[in-house]
Formats: sequence, C-alpha cells, structure tokens
Amino acid sequence: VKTPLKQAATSQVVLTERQPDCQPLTTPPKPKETSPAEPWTPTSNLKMLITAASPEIRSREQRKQLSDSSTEVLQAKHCLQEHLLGDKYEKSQPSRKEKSLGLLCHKFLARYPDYPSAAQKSYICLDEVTEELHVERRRIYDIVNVLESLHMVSRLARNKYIWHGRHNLPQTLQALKKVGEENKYIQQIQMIKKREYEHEFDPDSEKNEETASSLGSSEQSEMSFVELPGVEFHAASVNGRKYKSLRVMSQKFVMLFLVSTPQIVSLEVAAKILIGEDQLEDLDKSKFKTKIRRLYDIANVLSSLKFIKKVHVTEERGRKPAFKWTGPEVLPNIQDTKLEATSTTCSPPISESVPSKEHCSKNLFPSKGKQNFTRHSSLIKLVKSIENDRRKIQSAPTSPVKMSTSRYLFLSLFLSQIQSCIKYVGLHWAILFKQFFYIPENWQEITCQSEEMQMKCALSSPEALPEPEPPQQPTPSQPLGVCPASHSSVSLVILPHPHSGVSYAIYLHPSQAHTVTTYSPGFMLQPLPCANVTGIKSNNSKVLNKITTEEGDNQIATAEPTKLLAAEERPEMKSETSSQRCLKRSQALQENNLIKRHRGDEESLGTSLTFFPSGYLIPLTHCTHGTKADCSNKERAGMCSLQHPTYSSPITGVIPMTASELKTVNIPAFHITPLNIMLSPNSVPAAPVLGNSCLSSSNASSAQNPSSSALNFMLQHIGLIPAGVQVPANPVLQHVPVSSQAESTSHSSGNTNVQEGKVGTNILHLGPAGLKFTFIPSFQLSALKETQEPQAVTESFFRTPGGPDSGSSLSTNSDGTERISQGTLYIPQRKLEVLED
DNA sequence: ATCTCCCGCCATATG
DNA sequence: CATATGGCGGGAGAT
Repeated sequence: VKTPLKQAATSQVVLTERQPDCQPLTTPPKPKETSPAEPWTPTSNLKMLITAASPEIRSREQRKQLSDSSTEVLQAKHCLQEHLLGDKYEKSQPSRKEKSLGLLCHKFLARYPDYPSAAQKSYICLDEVTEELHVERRRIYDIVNVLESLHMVSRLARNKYIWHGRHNLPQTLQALKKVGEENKYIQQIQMIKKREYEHEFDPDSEKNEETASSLGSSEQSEMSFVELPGVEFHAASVNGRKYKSLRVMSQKFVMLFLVSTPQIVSLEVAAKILIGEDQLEDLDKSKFKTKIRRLYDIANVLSSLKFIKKVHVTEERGRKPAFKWTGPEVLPNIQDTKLEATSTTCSPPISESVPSKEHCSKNLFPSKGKQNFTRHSSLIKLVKSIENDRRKIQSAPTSPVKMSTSRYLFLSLFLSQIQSCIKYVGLHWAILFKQFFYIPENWQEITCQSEEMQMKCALSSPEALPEPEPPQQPTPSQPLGVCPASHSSVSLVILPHPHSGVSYAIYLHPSQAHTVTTYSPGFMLQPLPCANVTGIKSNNSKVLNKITTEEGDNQIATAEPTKLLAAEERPEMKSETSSQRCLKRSQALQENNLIKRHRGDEESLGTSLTFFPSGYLIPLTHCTHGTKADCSNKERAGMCSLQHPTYSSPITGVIPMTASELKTVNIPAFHITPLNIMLSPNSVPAAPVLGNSCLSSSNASSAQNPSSSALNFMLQHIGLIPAGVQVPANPVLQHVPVSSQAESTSHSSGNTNVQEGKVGTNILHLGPAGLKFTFIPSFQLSALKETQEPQAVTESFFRTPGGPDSGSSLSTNSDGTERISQGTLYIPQRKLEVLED
C-alpha cells in the first residue's frame, strides 16, 4: 500500500530534481576539482552531502525508505542551493559518479510505479526521458535493455516503450531460473572454478578443455532471448539476430544468480560463462574486458532495481568483485492459488479479478500490430465464464468433499488438471473440457485443495541439489538421457506464475506433432523417488575455494529482516534432474519458420488432426491479482514470504518423510479412448515465438509444474493420441514400481473408487460425450504418509560439504556484515527458524 | 595499480 | 535515406 504512495512522491521529486540550468546537455568541462578548502557554507554542506550520499546510493537502495528520504533531502538541498547561489557557482561537477548508470537508472525507475495498474498504463518515450533526465540516448538504451530483459518494459515502436513494472517479474525470474537450470549453469560455474583451481598448479595445459567442450559442445550453442508470453517482442522479425546481446547477457547474468546456491556471482565467473557460451574458449583478454564492462553496466541497473548488490568474494586469489542476489526470490514452480488455498476458502476475491478483465485481454493481445491471436473476444468470454464459476462457487455453501485420502487425491489432482487447463490453456481446450467433462459444482474448491496436495506431492520429490554436485557422480536414480531427441519433438514451454498461473505458453513443434502420439512428455506430477535426497549433501569442496563475502558498501549492517527474508526460501528445491536434462534447443531459424511450418503441417496432417495449441495466453495474474501488488511487492518478504516456506521446501514439514519412506506419487497413465476432434484451421492460433524453446523442457515443466501434465494430457487427449495407445511411462519413472494389478472399476461421473493403499485400474466415464478414460494409477499414498521426523530430512539437506562440523555457513564479520563461505550451503537465518518449527 | 564504467564512435537495424 | 539502436572499447575517475 505504501509503495505506490512513496513512489508517486518520489517520482515527483525526482522529476523536478534536475535543475534545468544545471548543466548544458553537453559534457561539462572536466576541470572543477574545486578548491579543496571549502568553508562550511550551506553549499559546502550540500556538497558533502552529495558526495557522501552519491557513492552510497546504489548500495543504500537496500533500505528503500532511508534511501528515499535521504534522496529527497539531498534534492531539497539541491534546490535550495540553486536558489541561493544561482548559476554563478557551477554546481558540483557531476563527478563521474553522479552520472553513473546506476543513479540514472534510479531516476528512471522513479518515474514509473512498480506495479502500474491497468489504468495507468505508462508509456515511455525515449525522447522525453532523455530530455528530462538529461542524458544521452545511449545511456537510456542501456537501462531499457536490461529492463526489457526482465520484461519490465517492452518496446512498442521507435522511441516507444511500455512500462510493465514488476508485474511480470515472478514469471520472468521463474522462467529465467528454469532456463538457467537447463543450461547447466551450475555445472558450468563449477567447471570454471575447477579449471581455475587447477590452473594454479598446472598453468599451461588446457587439458580440461575436453571437459569443457564435452559439456560445452552439447550445450546450447546459442541461447536466445527468453520471452514471456504476452510480452513478446513486437517485431517478431527481429527475433533472430545477434542484436539484443545486452538483453540476453542480462538474462543470463540473472540466471546465474538464480541457479547458484549462495546467490553470489563473481563478475569473473559470469564473464567467463557468458563468453564461453558463444566462443568456446576464447580467453581473449580484450573480449573478457569488454564483457566485464557490460556486466558492470547490467549490474548497475540490476542494482538500482535492488536485485543485486555488490559484494566481494575473497579467496586465495584475492578480493574479487561479485554480486549477490537480493532480489525477489523465485518461487518454486507450483500452482497458484496456494496463498488462497492456505486460508479456509480458496476462492480469490472476485472484486479483484473482475475489473481487470479488460486489462487482461489487453495484455494478452499486445494491441496494435498484427494480431497474433485472434480470439480476443472469445477469450474474454472464457475469462468471464471462469469468473462466474468462481462467483457461484463462492456463494455456494461449501461442502467439503469427503472421501478417502487416495481417492481424494486422485480426483482432486485430476480436477486440478482440468482447472489448470481451463485457466491456462485456452478457449478450445476449455470448451472441450467443459463439453466432455462433468465437473462438480465445487470443482474449484476441490481443485484448490488438490493443489495443495499437488504441492505436497511435488515437494516430496527431492529435487534439491544444493551446490556442488560433482558432475562425475550421477545419482543412481538420475534419469540420464531421459529425453531422447526423438521424443523431444513436442516442445512445451511453460512459464508459470507463482501466484496466479498467468501466461502459459505452449509451444509445439508442429512438424513433429505426430510423434506426440508415442510420447507423453512426463505425464506425472512429481515423480522421483527420494533417493536423491540422501545423496544431496555434496562434497567436492575441493574445487571450491573458500570464499568470504563482505558487503560491498560500508553501510550500517542493520540487520534487515526483510533482507533475510528475501534471501531465505533459498534452499528450496532445485531440480536435480534438470541438470541432467537434455539441452536440445530449437534454433532461432526454426522458430522463425514456425508459423509457416505450422501451415504446411496442418495440411499434411490432413484430417487426422489440426490442432496446434501453440499459445493461449491468459494472464490471469492481472485478472485475479491485479491489485495484489502489496503482496508481490519487492518488500513482500513479510507476509508472503512467510508463507512460502511452507510450500517451498519439502523439509518444512509439509510432507515430512524420510528418504526411505518417500515412495512414489505416480500420476496415472491414461488409456484414452479415441476422440476425434476437428478444429478448423483458423482455430489454430499463431505461435508465439518463444525465444527459447527447450525441447526437453517438457520434462522439466512437467516435473515442476502440474499444469504441464495437464497440457500433456490434453495434447494426447485432443486426438494426438490414437485410440488405445498406452502412453508410455515416462522414463523418469522407470524405476518406480508401478503396480497395476487389481482393477477395480467404476463408472459414473467422477466416481472412481480409488481406495487408499489400493492400486487399480479405474475407468472414468466423464461427461455426456461418454469420454472414457482408463486410469492406471498407482498411488502410493505412502508418499503422503506423515512422518514423525522431518528434522532428519532437514539435517540431511543442510549438511555442509565439509562435514557436519564444518561450521556455520553463515557467520558474521566484525563489522556485522554477513560472511558467506562458498562451498557450504547458505542457510539464511530465517529459514532455519522456519525449519525449527 | 585495480576496479569501475562513462563516453561516444560507428556499425546496424528500422521505418 | 535519416534515425534509432546498441556493440564496443578507449581511457579516465574512484579506490
């Protein structure tokens, strides 16, 4: 609530901050260096203030309030000075620092609200900005590019950008994190460090090159811009040039933070990784320097955003500049509604969702330009319909479903899938579902609860890979080569939204659509045995140098609770399997041709199927949480964060279970009765080209996001799956004991009789169409069995590489600043507290 | 000396 | 073709 206000105020001040006569637009003469001996006049006082404040500004951003107030003071002084002294006395020479990109960015950001409401859609006119901020255009580009990489702005046209604020942040970061994981950045970092380490003794040989290339070659030769559905680049044509290098670099940089466990990245490492991606081993000195320069540029902007802050890592080599992530924590890939779900009622406030309907669709279809989507109105209708459902349900007396746990879980999961589909997938699918499924009146309610269940399931999977996982010792249960290229034909890129399942994009490679019939990219929620959990404690600390970090600035180390909060949630589940996932990526070229190929394939496929759910985007975020800014606010650490731990970690006791106890949560495979649905060609939406389509992401997605399984389900169901085809179990689950013995069947809408502890084949007759599903579930509810010792798991999670007694990973310097040793798990205090419960 | 990173030339992309 | 973008790296201020 306060944020907006503050912002408004700030922007005002800042806008007027710059003295009109201050400096000519041209670079002021450098001389200055005024007489050192300055009398204690108001002016000198001011100067002091400026010099004193200036350097800290960036770092001080930590404490928003403080910062703002000081800034204002500063500015006030400034004005005062002006009035008093007028022009004769040239104001303090801008002194490089006052022209820093960071400061500039600060001003830039001050002009716009963090969470612009639908109404106040703010456009950014570069001309105005450059003028008002008194800067060269070039600089603005730097800022805007970085912001664009975070989807905080997007280009509309020449000189025109639109401001999104932080609305997209959760999605963006989540997406970036995912991509980062898929990119094996963790390993790459490891490798760089390792090489560095080995270089000490064997400075000459590039023996490790093989290692590098082995990892590097297979890796994505080129990763393009990560887009967000609904925020795509307007000029689709642009999508495939070397351009936006800064943008991409920025994204990658952020990815590094998001994937590394102590969220600290040194410039050196970052630069190397970012370079290494393009040119293999081009230890070109100049190139490196340039990269560093750029990283500084980016870092400055990110700092202004308070996403990172400068620190220093000290190791044998000495003190190296690095940055620490202090931005919003990326939430685990869980369904939305969790927040609501925690409360007794699961239905989100209607008042919020209704008014933003318009906005919703607006965002969905980026307005002008060729409409990439053509079902504007229908989608609105869909949204409306969904909201109506909500309304009904809300008003309706809630009658908690009574059923056995297993059955409940089963059913709720299923319903949840439906819900997800309807919510995210889009009109056609939604219609199909509404048409063919019988959905209980209180399906929402059930679903909400089920999502909680899902979360539990999902969390139960030990996807935690702390920090240094020696690449050479794969965990036994690790599904290596899980995604054969041939099977990766369906590229499913899902960008979930933590709070509200905004903007999901489904990306299907049409040319290979047929292969879908034989492959179900992970049709399970969160499989994976917990075997991994035990293998989590990582060692291999050898490669890691002891690193301590210290606050880059010498600000008072006021124990900022918010900071801790922000930094916490940390030891959350990191997809271990992700590191093993195939990294196949479609080329930009393919992407560019995507649409065309769509057409062609449509024809070639003939009647069999013409359905390319390539991108229905329903930014429900804006619909249901439009005004939830306060919660997702950057300072959200408080309330929201407090809740996250409950879901973000398997060790918080949500599903307390020991590794041995954790069995399987196997989502049923489906036997699908034929269902031929024909969709008119024009029902095929244009494919939103996602800059980055990871073919293997389907696995990742499904593993992390229940919704993806729903999508898979639909893909199959819609007709991509021939009659009677038995969807092959996902390789990931191979080791899972899928018992499919008894077959208790039941007919009647939604009335399965999955019984606790009993596994069986169930057939569901759903809806008037008589759609028949054969479930071959194997629910082993043991997964949900409550354990009495969550603590055990906890400990195994947080064992430090050096051993249980290697000391706390968090210590304090004499000056009160944090000291973080790399190679150990960074366990924020907050987290520990939570865990202690 | 090293860390930072501003400045603005100039190649490209856009319209 | 005129502009808008933005890659790039020299070199200077900050430490």
